[in-house]
Amino acid sequence: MPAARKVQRPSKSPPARVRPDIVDAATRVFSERGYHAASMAEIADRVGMRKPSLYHHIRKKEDLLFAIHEQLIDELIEQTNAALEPTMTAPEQMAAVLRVSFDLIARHRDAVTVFLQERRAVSGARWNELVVKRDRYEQMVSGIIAEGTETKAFADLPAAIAARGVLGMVNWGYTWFDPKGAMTAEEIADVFVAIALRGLERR
Amino acid sequence: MPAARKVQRPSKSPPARVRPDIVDAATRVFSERGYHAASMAEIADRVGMRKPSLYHHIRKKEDLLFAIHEQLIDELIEQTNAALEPTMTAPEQMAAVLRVSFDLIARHRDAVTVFLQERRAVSGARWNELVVKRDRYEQMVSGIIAEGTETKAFADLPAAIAARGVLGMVNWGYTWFDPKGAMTAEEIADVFVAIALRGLERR
Amino acid sequence: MPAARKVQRPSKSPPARVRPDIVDAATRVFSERGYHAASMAEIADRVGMRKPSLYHHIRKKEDLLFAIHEQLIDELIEQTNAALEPTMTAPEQMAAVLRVSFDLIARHRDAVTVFLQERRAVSGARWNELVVKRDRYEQMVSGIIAEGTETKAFADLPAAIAARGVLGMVNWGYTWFDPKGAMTAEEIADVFVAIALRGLERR
Amino acid sequence: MPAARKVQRPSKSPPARVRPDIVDAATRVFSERGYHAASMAEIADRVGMRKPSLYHHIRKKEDLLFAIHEQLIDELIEQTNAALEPTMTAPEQMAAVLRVSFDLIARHRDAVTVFLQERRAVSGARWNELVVKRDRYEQMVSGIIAEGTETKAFADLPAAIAARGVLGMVNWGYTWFDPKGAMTAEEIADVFVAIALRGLERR
DNA sequence: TATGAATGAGGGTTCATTCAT
DNA sequence: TATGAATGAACCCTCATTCAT
Repeated sequence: MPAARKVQRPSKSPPARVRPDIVDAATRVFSERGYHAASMAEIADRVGMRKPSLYHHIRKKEDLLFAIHEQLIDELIEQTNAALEPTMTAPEQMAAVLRVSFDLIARHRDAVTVFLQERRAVSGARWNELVVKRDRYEQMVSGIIAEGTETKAFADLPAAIAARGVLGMVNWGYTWFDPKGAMTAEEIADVFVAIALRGLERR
Repeated sequence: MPAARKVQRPSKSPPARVRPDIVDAATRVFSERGYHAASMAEIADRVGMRKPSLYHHIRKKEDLLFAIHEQLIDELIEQTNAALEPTMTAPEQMAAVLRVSFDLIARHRDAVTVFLQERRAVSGARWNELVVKRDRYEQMVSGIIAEGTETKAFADLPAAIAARGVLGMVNWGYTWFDPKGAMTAEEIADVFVAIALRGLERR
Repeated sequence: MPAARKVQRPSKSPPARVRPDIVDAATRVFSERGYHAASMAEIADRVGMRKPSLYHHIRKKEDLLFAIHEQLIDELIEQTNAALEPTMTAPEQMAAVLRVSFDLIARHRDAVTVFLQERRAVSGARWNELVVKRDRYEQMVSGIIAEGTETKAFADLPAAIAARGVLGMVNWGYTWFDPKGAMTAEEIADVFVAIALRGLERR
Repeated sequence: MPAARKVQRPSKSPPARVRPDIVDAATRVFSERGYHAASMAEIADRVGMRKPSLYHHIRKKEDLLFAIHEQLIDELIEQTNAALEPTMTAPEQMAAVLRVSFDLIARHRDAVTVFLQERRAVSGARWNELVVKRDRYEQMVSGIIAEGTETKAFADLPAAIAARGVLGMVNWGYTWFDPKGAMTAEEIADVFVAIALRGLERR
């Protein structure tokens, strides 16, 4: 039932969206300085307002971090779901997952940087939902590998570890990908897909 | 001349080492909280001294960050050099590099976390030497792939990208490796070596 | 051309003035304790706010020192210019200069104390303008003496040294002038003017 | 009884002298930075020892300030006494006093700077003796003027104010005297003596 | 006498957040 | 919605001084 592999959407209605330009500014500042080193004043500055005005749109600095995480993980899940077809083989699914993931890194590098760098700050009741989505996503990737192993497409490998390996290969891109570099995001994704699939496939 | 691949050691004599227990405490606190969120008070606490006493051993908070980076990159280079033999083939060298790298992550996870998370803070004249070492290391890995491609051991892949991929696969371990987990560091390294080599090798 | 003797006004528009009560409090505290020994907490206390609130009005402690210097030198120059008439003889001009100067000491003793005691702290690009004004003022006094010498009103004396002498006589007042003392500021100024003019004049 | 004008020596035996090189270093550092901004570390540095070692020679930072003041006022009094002869007229005595004073400024400019700048720090029981000496010195100068007025050598002037005026003229020299300047200390003293005497003398 | 280590006290400054306007 | 003013908490760091060696 590959359809079951699609990551489930949350049922609750979404919380009021924070003004996009504010989230964008926060994303850039958090990415450049790190969440703790970033100051509300600099975020306000980039939005073109004064520091206290931000508090008409959010309640706490952490709200911004939350919004960034939420938007990113939601887009990741959405795009991934859109790319996965029930008829695909495990290698095909794996290729799709990696392509979507790297594409997201390329298109939202700042948000991904925040997402991957600031996991430390992510804790407490409010974040549970996000952590659940993140874990579910990883399990889905893990599931693809397990299925590939079952169908003899992939070699016998511990699925969870292998999943983390291929995700790490892609995720790490946030530290070095340069949109002005010699290779486009798609070309790089091709390389990673090639390495990952050959690395996983049974010979 | 594979010997030339060994990363060169710096010629200057090393600066006075900071007291190891202080660096250790800082490593743990920086890893847990992040450099900026970490407070000198907490580091002092863990060492068992009062906050100002730290300043007999360092001049600035940044010194601790520097010491952590320096020790880690130096150990990475040293261990890597020790593991590489001129007689090894490219795949053998790649395997050695990945094993050393993952071993370091497993043994010094906190330090690696600081090293990989806090690159933002790493800038300014003083850090140049470290950045050079880091780049040189990456180029060495890149060089192994290029050599493997020349000797037809590896498939035709852009070496720099492929190098970042396999390094990312391993580096990412700092976010999830659990020394108390089901698999040992060596077992995990075996999986990654298998995936990486098969992924790179020409079929 | 005695008109040329008037000290030139700066052309640039003045920077935003710091709240006067804050500058006043700082003036008193700096005067009583010295700039370095003075604490921002005490200044805040006297203004009736908490320490961090000060930083809504200034950026650094030094800003307060700068504001004090600037206001004082500007008032000195303004008052001096107002007192000098092109038709005055050199002795008349010298008398006017000394009276204005001692009057300023009497009216703004704390500010003058800071101005004369904390020259050490006065350095760096930002202070250049002030140093220029100070020097220009001294040169003007020197010029009066030189003119008096030319017109045979004053004896043959090295103008720069003589100027420093009479200015010292007056300036030194900041160390001992007591507004509650037996003599008023004007009476004291009379004495100094008498001594200075007779000391300078050709017999 | 002009002999009575000589400033009396203290009767108590002097306290143990602080090592001269330490006092010298403190003098320079206090003069350059100001007492409060000066650090014991810098003083120790210039002496060629470490900070805690200083405390084998003094008990508190203030001891250094005290020693500087004491040595200077003692030398001032000693030299002044040596220069005053009972047979001198008031103008001659005034000339001698001013010459000695300016000579001291020229020879010990750093110490004089500390002496004149750091009066604020001078308070408390221990300093009484010094304050007494300082006051006595001023009264002596005042007395010379009073005597000159009585003998009709000087004009009718309030002696205390006139004394502060001529002392200010000379003292102020610590702010601008340059041993490498165009005029020697003696030449400058000549100018000041000329101005002061003509300024005071009855015409 | 000299010093490495330590520390209490305090410094200036930053910052997320609140609130009255 | 916007913001000037304010502030509690906390920060990194300095320093005079003490003490064991």
